[in-house]
Amino acid sequence: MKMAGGKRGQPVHITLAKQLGVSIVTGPNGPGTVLPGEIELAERHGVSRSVIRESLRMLSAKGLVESKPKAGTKVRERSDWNLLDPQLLGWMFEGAPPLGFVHSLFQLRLIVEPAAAELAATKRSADQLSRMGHALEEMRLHGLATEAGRTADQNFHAVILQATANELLVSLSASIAAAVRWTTFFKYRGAKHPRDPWPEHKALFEAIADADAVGAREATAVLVKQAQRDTELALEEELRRANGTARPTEPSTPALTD
Amino acid sequence: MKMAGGKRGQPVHITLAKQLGVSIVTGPNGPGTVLPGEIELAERHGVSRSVIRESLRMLSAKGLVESKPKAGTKVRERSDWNLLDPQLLGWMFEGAPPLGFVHSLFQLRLIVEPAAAELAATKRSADQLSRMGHALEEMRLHGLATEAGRTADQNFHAVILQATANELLVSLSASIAAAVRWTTFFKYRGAKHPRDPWPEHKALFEAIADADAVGAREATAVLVKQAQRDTELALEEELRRANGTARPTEPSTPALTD
DNA sequence: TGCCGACTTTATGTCTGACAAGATTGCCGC
DNA sequence: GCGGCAATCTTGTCAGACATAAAGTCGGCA
Repeated sequence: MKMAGGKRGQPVHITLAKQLGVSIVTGPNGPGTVLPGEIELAERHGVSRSVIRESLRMLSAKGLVESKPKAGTKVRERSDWNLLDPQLLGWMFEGAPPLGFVHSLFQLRLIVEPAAAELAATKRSADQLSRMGHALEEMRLHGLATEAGRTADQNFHAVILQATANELLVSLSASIAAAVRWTTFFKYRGAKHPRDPWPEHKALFEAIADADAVGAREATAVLVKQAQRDTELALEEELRRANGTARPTEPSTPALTD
Repeated sequence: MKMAGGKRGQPVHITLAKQLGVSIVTGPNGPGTVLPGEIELAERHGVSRSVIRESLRMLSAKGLVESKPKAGTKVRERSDWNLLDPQLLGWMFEGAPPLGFVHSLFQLRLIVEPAAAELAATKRSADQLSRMGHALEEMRLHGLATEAGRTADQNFHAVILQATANELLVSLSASIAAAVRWTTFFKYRGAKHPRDPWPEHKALFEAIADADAVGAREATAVLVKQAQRDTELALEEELRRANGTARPTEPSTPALTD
């Protein structure tokens, strides 16, 4: 046997958990359905029951499934899912990007990030300010079309969140960032590239540097709204153009329950 | 062997995951430490390696630990933890309630809940309005000192969140609610009971009923601030009074790494 | 002496096979 | 027809074994 083959060198239970997870969050195995027994799953994927069980434990830790003797492993209600889990958010974008979900995401960003910026404007340290400045300069040099530029962008926002000195905000934004990575991915695949948000980033930086809480809040709001507009435009176009073509990102996760 | 004994009838890997998780988030096994090998953990807890492994998979799914061959299982950095996981939040309050953490929690509530109320004020349906009204009446009847009253309170806020029609907000608030349950627990153990927040709840309800977005936002802000004041007061007193006494809630989780 | 490469060690990763426990289901008896 | 009991199926747990990969060590070479 040994079909193994998983992703890179990752342990099989990780890749399997991802497969099962994706098949749950993207539709095929929606809430309420009970997935096949462990032995059946095991032989269907060519692995031992141990691996299946460890994968299921990971899913249950994220609130996706629930196992009971004799009853099998049932997919829990969507409201029980731990949607803010970074991995889960990533799985969400494996299939077709759910439009309503993207809207929810930006709504949440619009709530959290301006408030965070406001906090950061008053609490930021000199060191954090310096790191933000560096990231900003990197963004200007590379532009958001390059990998380096996007990394700098993420760093920029990550430092802001750290400056809030609020663990929960940091954790929340880490989850959001995981999802945002995917949305920007779509954004920059659109036909016409969105305009460069660098001036807005600069404005935000200056507001934080000046300890201008209100200014920081508003600058962030502008920034997020702009990203939202660009992303939703790109998404609509994406759907309009390729209206049945699969996304050419990762050929894995082929809907396991045939 | 068979020390089993876990909690109620729960599977052993669940109770073990909780034990290990608590020992990680409340101090004993902080970030950076590598916990004992699986075989040692297994015989120390009187269970098989399978159970240990399944527990560890649950912890790794929450970002708490990271396992690599030969390197062992290492506790990850606090920033990698999935702090918004409801279970994790619960584990957080198993030890002494961390003051800074509680502050972060209320800061987050103060950001999210008023914004959510604002959304809910414009999007709520008639049915949701009716359920909120019912919960409000229940609160008035039983008061927040009783179990029924607190349940009604939670329902009230849950419906508001549902009314936002934003999955992510619902999920986020579910996590927050899990933590809030613990903070209210402390609040009502304090010497002098806090004043009854019913009038503020009524004001919030009326604002939402009137589709008054700004009013709903402000009413919620008042409500959260009041809860914050009461909770932090109760916490300080709690610490001042019993200054070394263990909390008489759950005698389990006795710091496994001796 | 200092660095690089092969080897040993060791803990996780995976497999196999088995038994226990519990809930669901259906059957049997009242 | 209904309720209780038993068969049965699935998860839960155990035991032992081998594979694998990475950390640490040791030796050789420049």
